[in-house]
Amino acid sequence: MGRVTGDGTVGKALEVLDQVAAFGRPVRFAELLADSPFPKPTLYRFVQTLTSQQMLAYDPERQTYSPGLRLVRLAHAAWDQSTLAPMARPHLDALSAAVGETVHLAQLDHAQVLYIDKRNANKPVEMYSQAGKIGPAYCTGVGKVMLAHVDPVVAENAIGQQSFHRFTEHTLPDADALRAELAEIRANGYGFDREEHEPGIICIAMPILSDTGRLLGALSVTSTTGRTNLAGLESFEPVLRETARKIARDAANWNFPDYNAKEATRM
Amino acid sequence: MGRVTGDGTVGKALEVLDQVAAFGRPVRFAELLADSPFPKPTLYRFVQTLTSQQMLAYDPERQTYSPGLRLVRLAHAAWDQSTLAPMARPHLDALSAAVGETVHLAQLDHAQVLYIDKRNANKPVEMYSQAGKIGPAYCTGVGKVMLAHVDPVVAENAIGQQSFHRFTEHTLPDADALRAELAEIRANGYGFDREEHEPGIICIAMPILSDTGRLLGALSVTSTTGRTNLAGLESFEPVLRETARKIARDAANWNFPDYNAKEATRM
DNA sequence: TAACTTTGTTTCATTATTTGAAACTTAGTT
DNA sequence: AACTAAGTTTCAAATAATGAAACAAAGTTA
Repeated sequence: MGRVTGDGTVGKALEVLDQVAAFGRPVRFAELLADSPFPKPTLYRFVQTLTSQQMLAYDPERQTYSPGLRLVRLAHAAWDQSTLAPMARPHLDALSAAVGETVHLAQLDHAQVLYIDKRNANKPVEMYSQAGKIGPAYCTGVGKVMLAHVDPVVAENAIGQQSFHRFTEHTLPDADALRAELAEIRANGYGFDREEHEPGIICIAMPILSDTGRLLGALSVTSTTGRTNLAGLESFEPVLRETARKIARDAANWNFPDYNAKEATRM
Repeated sequence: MGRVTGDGTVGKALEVLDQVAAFGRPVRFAELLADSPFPKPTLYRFVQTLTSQQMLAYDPERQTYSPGLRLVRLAHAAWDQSTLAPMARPHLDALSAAVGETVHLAQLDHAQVLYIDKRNANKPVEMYSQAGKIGPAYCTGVGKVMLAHVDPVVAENAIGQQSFHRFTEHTLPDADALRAELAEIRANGYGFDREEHEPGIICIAMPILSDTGRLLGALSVTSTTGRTNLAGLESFEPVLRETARKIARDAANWNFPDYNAKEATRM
C-alpha cells in the first residue's frame, strides 16, 4: 500500500509510526510486515530505531510494539505551543458553564478535524480521551464551519479528500452538496450538524477567526434530538460568537514576539 | 551540544524535534542553528522534512517553527495504547472522590517521571495540561516509589542521571541519600514527598505493581502543609493501596491477546 | 526425535541518500 | 550604494540505507 511518502528516510520511519498507531493495539512485527510497503529488514530496522528512540514501546513478553511515551512528551509541547487550547481554556470553561452541554474545540489538520479540547457538561473530566482524536470534516459541525472559512484553495483540496461515507441518512452525499452547505454557512456565519455523523446527535458550530479573517479553529455545542432541536441550539449562537471572539482576541496577543528572551549564543 | 544520538538520520531528526519542543515557544531557524550540533544545511533540511511531515508547524508570517499537530494525533494513540491511563481512569475518579485531594497517575519514562493523568480535587478539568508533563524522579513521591520498585539495573541507571538540584531545603542532596530513601520505601511499600520539590507541598505515593511484582506506574495524593501533614496523608494509604491493586488487576486483563482479531493478509 | 514451519534477526555488496563547505539569494540595515 | 544577517541552493565526497539471501530460534507436526 505504498503511499507517496517522500522526505527520505525520516518520512518512511514516520510512516511506520503511523502504521503502528493505526493498529490501535499492540502489534507484532509480522503483522506490520504483512501490511508494509517495505521489505523485511528495512521495516525491521525502522522498528528498531523507533523503539530505541522511545517513539515506539516494545513489550518483550508479547513481542509487540505500541506507540511510545516520547510521543506523549512531545505532544504536550505541541498542544501547549501549537494549538488554541491553552488560551481557549478559560473561555471553554465559561462557555461550558453557560450552556450546560458538551462543548468542543477543534482545529483543521490536513483535511480532517482535530479535536484539541472538550468540556463534557455532566462529567467534566473525559478529556485527553478526546483531545488528539480526529474526525471527518464533511459531516461534523466544526468541520464544515472550518472548511467554509479557510482559504478556498485549502478548502477545495480538503473537499477532494473527503470520503463522503454515508454515516446517517442526513450525511451530505457528495462534494457538491458540501459546497452548497459551505456557501450557506458563509452567509450565516455559523453552521449546524443535523444528525449527519450520528443519529440523534446535533450541534451548532462557530468558526474562530482572527481580526484579519484567518481561520484559527472552531467551537461547537453538542446535544441530542431528545433534549433539544436546532432552534434550541441556535439560542446559543450569541454566547458562542462571543466566546469565539474572545479566543481570537487572546490568540492575537499570545504569539508574543518575545525574541529577545533567549539570545542566540555562539555561531 | 552533541548528544550521543545514534540511530542514523531518524535519530538526528528526532533530536531536532526535541530541540524545537524544548524551546517552549515558536522558534526561528537561526535560533535553532545557534544551538545545534548540525551544520546549517543539514539542520535546514531536517526542519523542512519535519515540517512537511507535520511534525513541525511553520508560521510563514513570523518565520517560526513549533511542534506540529501530527504529534497530537500520534500521542492520542500512545496515551490510549501504551499507558495505564485508559484503564486507570475510573479508579482515579473514585480515588479522587474518596480523598478530596489532587491525585496523580505517573509512569517512569527513561529516568524521569511522566505524568499521564490527574484529578484536581476542586476544579477537576485541568488535565492535558498535566498529562505529558515530565518531572524529576529523585524529588517527587511518584518518582521515588517507582525507582524503589523498578528493576535495580534500571534504577541505578536512572539514579545516575538525576540532577539533584536542590529545589528546597528538604530535597535529597545526592545519590546516596536517595538510595537510603529507596530502601526505606521498599520496606514500607509506599513513600512520601516531604516538601522536597516545592515548599509546602507534600504527598503520599504508592507504586502500581503487577502480580509478578513488575512496576507499572505510581499513584499519589498531594496536599499542602497548610491543610494536613504526613500523618494525615498516611490515612489515605489503604484506599491508595486498594486503588493501585485494582489498576494492576485491570492492567493484567487488558492487553487482550486478541491476535485473531485482525488476520495477517497477504505475505 | 527428526523434519518442517513460522517468526524474528543478521550479513554484506550494491545503491541511494545524506552531508556540509561554499556560494548564492533575499531582505533588511547603515 | 555598500553592508549585514537570515535563509536557501549546489554538488562532489562521505555515509547510510537497502534488500536478497542466509541464518537462528521457537514452535509445530509427523
